[in-house]
Amino acid sequence: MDGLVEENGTSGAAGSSDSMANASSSAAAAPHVVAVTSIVQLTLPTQAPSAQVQSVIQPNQQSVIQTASNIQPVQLPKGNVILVSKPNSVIHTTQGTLQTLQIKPEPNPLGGVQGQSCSDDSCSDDESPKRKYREMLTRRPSYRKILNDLGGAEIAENRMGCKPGCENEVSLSSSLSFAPVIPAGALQTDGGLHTLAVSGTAGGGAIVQYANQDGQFYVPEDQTRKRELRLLKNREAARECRRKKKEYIKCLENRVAVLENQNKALIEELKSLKELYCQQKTE
DNA sequence: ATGAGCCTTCGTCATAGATG
DNA sequence: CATCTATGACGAAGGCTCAT
Repeated sequence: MDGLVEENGTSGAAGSSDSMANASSSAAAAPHVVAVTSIVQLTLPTQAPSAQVQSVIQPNQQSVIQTASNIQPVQLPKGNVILVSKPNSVIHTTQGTLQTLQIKPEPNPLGGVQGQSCSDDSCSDDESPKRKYREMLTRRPSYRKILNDLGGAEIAENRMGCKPGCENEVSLSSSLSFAPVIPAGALQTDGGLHTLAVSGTAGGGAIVQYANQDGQFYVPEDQTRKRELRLLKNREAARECRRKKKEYIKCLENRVAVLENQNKALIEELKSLKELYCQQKTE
């Protein structure tokens, strides 16, 4: 869904119809794409900064026919381009009368289209490019949140709920407290022992290495156990996160399929209504 | 057979955001 | 505010395909 959205008859358009707009707005960190599966009529004002977008498919409505009162203004994010080739017809079929609509994202600083742009103050500084790039990436909403917005929360919750056999993992997470974070390289005395190094670790803990009087390094057993637990938990979390991501993508794909079918049906309905109208007119 | 290129999966790290 | 959780990024490993 990142990058270019192009409407060509079966899917894609700019944000107006609410159903998919929900999905896209919940991924709102990305300023680039509002992907909506429907046909739109765009009326581009000559001077106004916003475009009028009317969708043929409206949420919770049975009829194809919409009145002009449904027109709603849509603000276009800075830097996006909309190309409209045939702005005047309400009726669009797959025989070439569909409008072309493209939204072009701003390029990602490392080359590809990432869909996430660089905020003003995150691009400054003289840090490493890798670090700067990381900072430029804005965090997207969690899949749980997105699924909630999409109304698929029940599925997510059911899957996320504790299944038989997962109790161990849950109990692992309880009552773990990590050693306080000490600045890397700090030298502390601890009886006859010297802290030689402190390295930061995922989750905010710290691994402290000690040396005994022979100069041999060792890590206290407690620390290694805590680290192992932390890694185990994070491993599980990463698996779960990937599972949710797949589920989310599947959910979006299903949605696309449903909307495409709906779109087809509506086009058919429109066609037959048109024919009926022409028939009555000639009689 | 094999080396290159691509893709997928997994573990880990860093960190934003949530929680108590 | 300290701690925990969720998730993006990254690199390694393994599998697959294709040209040689």
